[in-house]
Amino acid sequence: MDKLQLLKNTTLFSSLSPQELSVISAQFTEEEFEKDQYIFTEGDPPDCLYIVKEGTIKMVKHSPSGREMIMAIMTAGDMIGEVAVFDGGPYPATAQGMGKGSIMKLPRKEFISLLNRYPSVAFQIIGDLGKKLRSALSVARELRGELVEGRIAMVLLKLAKKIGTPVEGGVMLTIPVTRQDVADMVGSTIETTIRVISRFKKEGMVSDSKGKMIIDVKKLGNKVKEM
Amino acid sequence: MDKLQLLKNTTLFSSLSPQELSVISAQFTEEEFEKDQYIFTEGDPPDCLYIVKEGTIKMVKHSPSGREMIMAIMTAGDMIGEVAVFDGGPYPATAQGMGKGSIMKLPRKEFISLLNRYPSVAFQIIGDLGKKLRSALSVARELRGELVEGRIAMVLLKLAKKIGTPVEGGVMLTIPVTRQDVADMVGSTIETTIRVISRFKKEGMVSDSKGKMIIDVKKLGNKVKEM
DNA sequence: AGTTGGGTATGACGCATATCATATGTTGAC
DNA sequence: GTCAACATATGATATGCGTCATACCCAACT
Repeated sequence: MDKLQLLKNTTLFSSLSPQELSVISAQFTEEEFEKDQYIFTEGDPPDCLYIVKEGTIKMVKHSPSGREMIMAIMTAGDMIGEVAVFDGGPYPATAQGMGKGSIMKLPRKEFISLLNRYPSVAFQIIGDLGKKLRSALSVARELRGELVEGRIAMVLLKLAKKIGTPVEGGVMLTIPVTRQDVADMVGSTIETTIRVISRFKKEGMVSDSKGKMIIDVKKLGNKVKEM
Repeated sequence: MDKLQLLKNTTLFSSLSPQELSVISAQFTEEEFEKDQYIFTEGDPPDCLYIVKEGTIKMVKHSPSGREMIMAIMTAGDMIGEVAVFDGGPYPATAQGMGKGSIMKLPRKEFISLLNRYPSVAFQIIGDLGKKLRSALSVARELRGELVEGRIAMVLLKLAKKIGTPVEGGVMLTIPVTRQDVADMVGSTIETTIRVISRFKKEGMVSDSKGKMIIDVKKLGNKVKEM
């Protein structure tokens, strides 16, 4: 799949004509990334807008005490860095590869001019930011109050939805996700997370297959409090 | 101060001419609210966009277990409900008055047509959402890891900035903020919050004057870990 | 003056979870 | 095959904070 094809599937450019798209597509450059490689770091000046092409990227913030917190996980078609690129402020989080993959980058200047030329793209950006804001608000709420077990269950279900593929007995995550990763998503420690997931395994809600988790979505769903 | 005057000071409409503004201003209707009154409730269909005119409004989400979490505090000029009004989904949080005040409301239909007529307004919305997203991400980060004392200190400093007015010995909050409110902002309980703030009072960082807190920003700043 | 209600204050206690320590797979490099 | 590096596992202990209980203060109202 080439750049053009991916952009076509992006809601961001859904309203543009094929001709317009191919012009825009030419302005993107492609780049590979490795596991753990930084795409950009929190606080960096916003040079480029990124769109994930292949693979998975985690958005990370660091606490003063040095702990890592995963704010979101991005996959093919997801846009990264638009807030900073738009307002010119520093990137609000660090983007880091969770495995091999590739991204497309568009220089800030081109993005701004794109926005001015096509108001419909601006509308899509509003929709995208709205979604992200909704998600950030719900993350903030989930962190509050509920016990770690419930938060881990919730995160596993989210992962199943975002980076899972159906297999017999549940949904398998397409990339290895360590307990440390999960701990960083729920705001807990690796030991506690291991204990909880071990319990889930005993109860048949989760299993490991060659480093990749298989999640029984139905069973695990019972662990999550509904609203 | 009338509607028009307030809209003029809003960044949202900063690029419009006085004539355009007065047309728009006429589409807003004004409404009073009382302490604890709901403007709208999480999950409601997005009928209107709101702009705070006078007073203070808290944005609240409820956890499954019924606990309250204050996500943000809005004051004069702040826009509320734009995410829902734009994408048509339910309001992501509840808006509730923290005292007497008034808001201006604009029906969703008018807002959408406004957006189509003035692309510059769409740009302002992007900027607004970006700010809110940055803030939501930092709230989510602060909720993890750090101890309650640090989170309370940080919230008090934010309050001082948002709704504070300088007095001798520090910054006084313009409305009464209860320990329960603070607890709901940091994701803790009222008892713990009372204990921590009592300690702050003993250390001369915070004092109470007729129900309104006075915060010694410099002293309290030491309690917050820098990044 | 007495009562009521909302906010603040403080102690006792328990639990969930962090922390520290150590052990056991598992994978890949050489 | 062995070693290194890393992830998972599990126990012992410490502790921050939630929970429950009770008391005090102050303002508003009767």
